[in-house]
Amino acid sequence: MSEAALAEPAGKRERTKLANRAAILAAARAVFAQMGYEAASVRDIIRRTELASGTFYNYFRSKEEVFEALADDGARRFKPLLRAARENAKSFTEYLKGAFHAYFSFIVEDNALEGRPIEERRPHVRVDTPEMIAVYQEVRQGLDAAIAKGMAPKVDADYLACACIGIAQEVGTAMLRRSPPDIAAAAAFAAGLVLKGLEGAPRKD
Amino acid sequence: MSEAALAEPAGKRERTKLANRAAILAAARAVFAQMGYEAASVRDIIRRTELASGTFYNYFRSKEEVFEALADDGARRFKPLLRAARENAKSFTEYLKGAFHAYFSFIVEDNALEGRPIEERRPHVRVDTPEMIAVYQEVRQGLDAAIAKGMAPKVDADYLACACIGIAQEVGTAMLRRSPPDIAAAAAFAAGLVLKGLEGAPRKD
DNA sequence: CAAAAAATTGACGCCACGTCATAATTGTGC
DNA sequence: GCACAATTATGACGTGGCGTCAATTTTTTG
Repeated sequence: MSEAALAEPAGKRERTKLANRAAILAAARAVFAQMGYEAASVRDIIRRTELASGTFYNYFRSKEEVFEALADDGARRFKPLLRAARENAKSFTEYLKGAFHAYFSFIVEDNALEGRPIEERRPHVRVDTPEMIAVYQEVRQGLDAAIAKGMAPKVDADYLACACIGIAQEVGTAMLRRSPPDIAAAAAFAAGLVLKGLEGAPRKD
Repeated sequence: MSEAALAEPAGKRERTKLANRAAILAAARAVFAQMGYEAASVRDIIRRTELASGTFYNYFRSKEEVFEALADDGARRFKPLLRAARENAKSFTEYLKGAFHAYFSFIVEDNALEGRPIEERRPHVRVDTPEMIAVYQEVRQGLDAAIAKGMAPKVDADYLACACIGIAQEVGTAMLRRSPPDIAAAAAFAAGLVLKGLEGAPRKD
């Protein structure tokens, strides 16, 4: 039978599994944006799909795990952008600017859905999924490399990475509150702060 | 009768109300530390007290509101320390160092309870209680004042305050993960970064 | 095409939620 | 001291989400 010979990967099993998973994630994203993460229930999410309540648990163990999957996806999409910023940069300055710019662009895109305020869309717990940790390590590597090459002073790289992430998060959220968000200005601010700040941070050993 | 002529404020009504509220807050603090914020339920909290479940709702509307009260208390205790750091400082450098040092000392104290990892004890959303906002404003005022007096360059004070808070949060958490936490080192790092970084941040107008 | 394997379904028992009528406690006027 | 009003505590109750699981449907295998 030459009826249906398309779709992407393999058997129907695989395809519907991917489709269901994607449907749940899409529904969750919408529900979190519209009613806020805390207020949302697994039932709210599954009701937005055509699936039965029990099916949800074939894919995720809880609402938290759905959020982690969303966060993980986000981190997975963001990581190559960060990597690219590092590889394309001709100087440490350029790297920092590129990295912050990439992040700020990313969160503007990622919060494009209409709905509740940004703060309420997120869970009440820090999500440290593998991909999120990978992003931290990418940041850390970039900074380590710069220090090793003498492009940046020898400072506590762990603290520095944490500081960069903290700056990105807070300045990023502040930027989102302004309208329209000025990505370039925020990136210039953050990069300028860190770049010069490096000189002021205590040398390590 | 001269039986009991003590306690603090007024009638018995007032006293037990304060005691109950305090009991709930103490129980909540312990429960959050031991089982994590997410996993905790209102029932878990109230079971730790001698009160009935309904009584909880005479004092708080939800678990979230209890957390807010705890955060608010923390902010209320911290604010004067921050203020003192500003007033006692003879220079902008001193102010920054003092402020970061105060914050890092504060969180070390505040997380002294045994239990689950720091990250799980709290919600990750910004809890923007009045007192928390007041802390942001105190930070903001300190920076505004320094800029006005020419002790710091004219930069976007909102972004700068956000950046300082982000640095404090992330570097603070990183510090707590190390044992023993070196408050002075963390404060020196954060203050050094911001102080010098200020020179690199874009001037505003 | 039949049997096996896998995934979906929705009803079920459980428990936390927030409410509310009732009871207990405290303050007030005499 | 006592009776009455006001306030607060209590815990049983209805509601609804949670996660499970036996039954059913769908897909794959041989």
